[in-house]
Amino acid sequence: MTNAEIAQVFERIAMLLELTGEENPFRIRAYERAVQVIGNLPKDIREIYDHGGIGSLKELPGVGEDLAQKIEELLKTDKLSYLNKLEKNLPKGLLEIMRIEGIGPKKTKFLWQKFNVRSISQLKRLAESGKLTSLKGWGEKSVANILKGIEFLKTVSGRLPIYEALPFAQELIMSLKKTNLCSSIEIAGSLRRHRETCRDIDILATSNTPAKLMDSFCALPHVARVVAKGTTKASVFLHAGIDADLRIVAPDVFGAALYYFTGSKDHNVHVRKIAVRRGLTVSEYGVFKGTAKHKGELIAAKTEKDVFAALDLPYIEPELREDRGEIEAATAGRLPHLIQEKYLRGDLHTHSTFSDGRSSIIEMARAAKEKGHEYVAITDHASSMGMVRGIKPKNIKKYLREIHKARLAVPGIHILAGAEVDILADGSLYLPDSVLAKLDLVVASIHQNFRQSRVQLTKRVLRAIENPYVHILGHPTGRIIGKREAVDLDIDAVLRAAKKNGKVIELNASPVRLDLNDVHLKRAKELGVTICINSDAHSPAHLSYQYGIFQARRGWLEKKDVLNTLPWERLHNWLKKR
DNA sequence: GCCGTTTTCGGCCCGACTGTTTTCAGTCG
Repeated sequence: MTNAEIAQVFERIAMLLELTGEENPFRIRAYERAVQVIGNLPKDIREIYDHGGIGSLKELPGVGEDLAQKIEELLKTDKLSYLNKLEKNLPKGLLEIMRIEGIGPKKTKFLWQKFNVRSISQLKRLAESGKLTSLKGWGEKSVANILKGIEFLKTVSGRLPIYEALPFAQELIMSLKKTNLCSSIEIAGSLRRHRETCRDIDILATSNTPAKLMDSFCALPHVARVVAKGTTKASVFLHAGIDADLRIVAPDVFGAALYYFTGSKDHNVHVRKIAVRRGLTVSEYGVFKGTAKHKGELIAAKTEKDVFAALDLPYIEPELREDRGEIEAATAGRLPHLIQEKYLRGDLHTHSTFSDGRSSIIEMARAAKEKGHEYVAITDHASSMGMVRGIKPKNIKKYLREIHKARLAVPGIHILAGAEVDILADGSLYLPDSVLAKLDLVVASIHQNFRQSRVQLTKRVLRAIENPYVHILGHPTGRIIGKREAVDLDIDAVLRAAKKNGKVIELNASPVRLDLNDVHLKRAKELGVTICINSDAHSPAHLSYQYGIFQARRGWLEKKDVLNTLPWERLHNWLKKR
């Protein structure tokens, strides 16, 4: 059982408890908290358990005696009798019904008990029959919304990757700015935290004419349907297949609102708890003395910096606000100085027409130079897969000659002769050591046999890391966001092996990969493993690092953690030493 | 179900919008 699977079990329990009308809402929250904690855990929970048993499980925040025992049962048996017991009395389809927008546990339970509705299709038939509208509390609109919600569930894939959502959000902001109806306007929510995917676009604005701004927002051509519209908040469904929320606040509370709506939820809850202990109350309207019920004087609201100051905290970058230790770090004055794109001095993973790239080595080198890089490694594929052209033992001399020609043709940038060599099923590399020895830089990556067992895969990657000619492990988990799952790899073991062997782990900045992810990057940093942020560009246009930098910042990385922030001299020395 | 600078009991973050209601429950974030 993986961390994600255990988190899923607890999430199911939380939903089922809501359905059964659990009288203690904090019990449900305890499970939800555990879902977050376990889902964000950089370490394998099984490993924690193997090391220190129940006792070390209980050291996890939000995990006490009961949950520790449940985790133990899951690890030992892959099952949980408590979950089975809960599920026994409730039809499976009820959880699906709860996913419909506007339908929560109370309504789901009511529909089930009163009409024996156990699936979305049954609910659809019932709603269409007209029987619901005659009930107390159920008008025509409620029923129409249920039907709309069902349609929405069918058509929507769920989350949008950041590289699609962010440009789209920026477009919305531009359109709203053009109306001249808002004084300030910013992206908030998970998109401002630069999460790799988002469920909706949150926009925060101030305006002297909020009603007019709301009207303009809901009338934008991007909007397919208005979900909710009030004086301070509106929610619309966009043609792009995602929700967008606009909130309007007074200018003098913009900072408090921006802070609040940037989140994450867990971060906010944590900060509010701390505030309560200090006799303060935090809401989107500011930091106040007193409690929520007996609110006192307003202390701060205008800017985010004011809010942090009022809470006696240094400014915390949006990317860090996930309640993954940033509040403790801020309190202790140990916040990282996050990496920025301008610190990158080169790129150690690019392709050319020698394998599957779309541009020549010379064109790629020129583009990298124009980008301001001091160095670039051309790392064409060396793969056993028939369809991939690329570096073979028999054409290595030709490859090196072409690199040499590029060095003459494009002065002013150091061009490294590299390869992205396949890690074969047994952990050996596609090229023999004698060929690898001729190259300046070797990136080793998995491109086939993704479905091996965790044990096999881990062993395979460790063997590649131990090869003395390998410098960098490329896109370690092989995931393609929204398309291909990450391979089942013991990341902790891989990171420790990298540390031990002085190897570097890649953060592949290709927007569809972002591999390693934020959680694992943070773990790598904790273990002292160096990361390299590479574009994996197959054309000059792909020499882009923005989304990789976002992910790196979410992983707490600083300049010193990243190999390709080194100036050429020092990188050159590092290569020579190896 | 968790947790402790009010520590083994009694708290647990805060507010907006909808649809229906004359004051609120349910849902969402």
